[in-house]
Amino acid sequence: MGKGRAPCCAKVGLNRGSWTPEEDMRLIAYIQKYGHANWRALPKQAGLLRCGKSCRLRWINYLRPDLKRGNFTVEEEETLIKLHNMLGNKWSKIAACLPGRTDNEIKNVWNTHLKKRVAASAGEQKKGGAKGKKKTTCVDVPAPSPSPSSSTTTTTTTTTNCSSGESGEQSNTSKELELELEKIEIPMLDLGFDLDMLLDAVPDTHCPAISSAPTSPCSSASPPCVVDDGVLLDLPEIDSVPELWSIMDGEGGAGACAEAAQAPWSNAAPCQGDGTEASGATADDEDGKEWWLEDLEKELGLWGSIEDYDHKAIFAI
DNA sequence: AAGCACCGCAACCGCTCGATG
DNA sequence: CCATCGAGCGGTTGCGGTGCT
Repeated sequence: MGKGRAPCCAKVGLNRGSWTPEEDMRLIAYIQKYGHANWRALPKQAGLLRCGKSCRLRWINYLRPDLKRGNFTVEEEETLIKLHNMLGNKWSKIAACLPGRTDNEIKNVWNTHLKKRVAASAGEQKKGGAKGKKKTTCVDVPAPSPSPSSSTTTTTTTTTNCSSGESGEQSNTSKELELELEKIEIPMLDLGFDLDMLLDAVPDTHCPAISSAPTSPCSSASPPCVVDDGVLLDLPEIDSVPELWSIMDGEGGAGACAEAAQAPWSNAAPCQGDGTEASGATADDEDGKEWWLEDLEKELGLWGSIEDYDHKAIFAI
């Protein structure tokens, strides 16, 4: 329990705050090639002045190729509400049931939109009494019926306490909840998953779409989650452009010259003679843009320029 | 047009859990 | 069995964008 936990971002000299396109590129490229078996070592090896934790978060919440971006659909929102009713603030569990969504995203959506909506809806129900089944609220819980729209409640123990607060805290212990979940089925939308996923390992077949699923084989596999449908391989066709890897290899350790020797590509000569760390940049051109990024842009042809880049576009291709 | 307030999202922080030696 | 370490999770914060006065 936190024993001997080494300081993470507290280390001096590490970048914090928003990620730059260059950092994103570096992280994507590195993970594509080497995977992310060891987050702690990753930034050093990738030449990123970030802590591993930060890299992991960035990848999971923003850079993963299987992420869905954009607004939640009505179906997703309803599923989220239902799952939150049952699981409380178990964002990672909920995320496991919403392919392409991350726990962080779900958490934000809940806190900024759905929480209010559900609270308002619950209030209306208190006032107006019986209402249509349209809005699922804390007091109107999905029924454990094979029929998605029917709603005979047998899940009272897990669903009656929401009025105490939208925090989602459940009175049940996790074990009780587990037992409950064994007995019931959520009237799932057509998302192709089973309730068991909430508590058990995420099936391999869902691997590419599962966000940060802790038990997923993807979560720490290296190389990362090369799956049958090749979702991940849709990523920047970096793999198909071997030169790019040599580009990356060539700059390897940039920004961490002192550590370059430890990098997998330590045979490269990333550091400029002046010994300046160049803040992760080696041979910047007149624009201050790293040469390898320019090459990457050319090879990928994904962005007009790295400054304009929108990571979403990477994966939309 | 400028200033202010609010909102949403990305990122950080600290704790817990699970694996390993 | 215990100590240590790394990863993951959930809560919180800060910043940028947008709408309102």
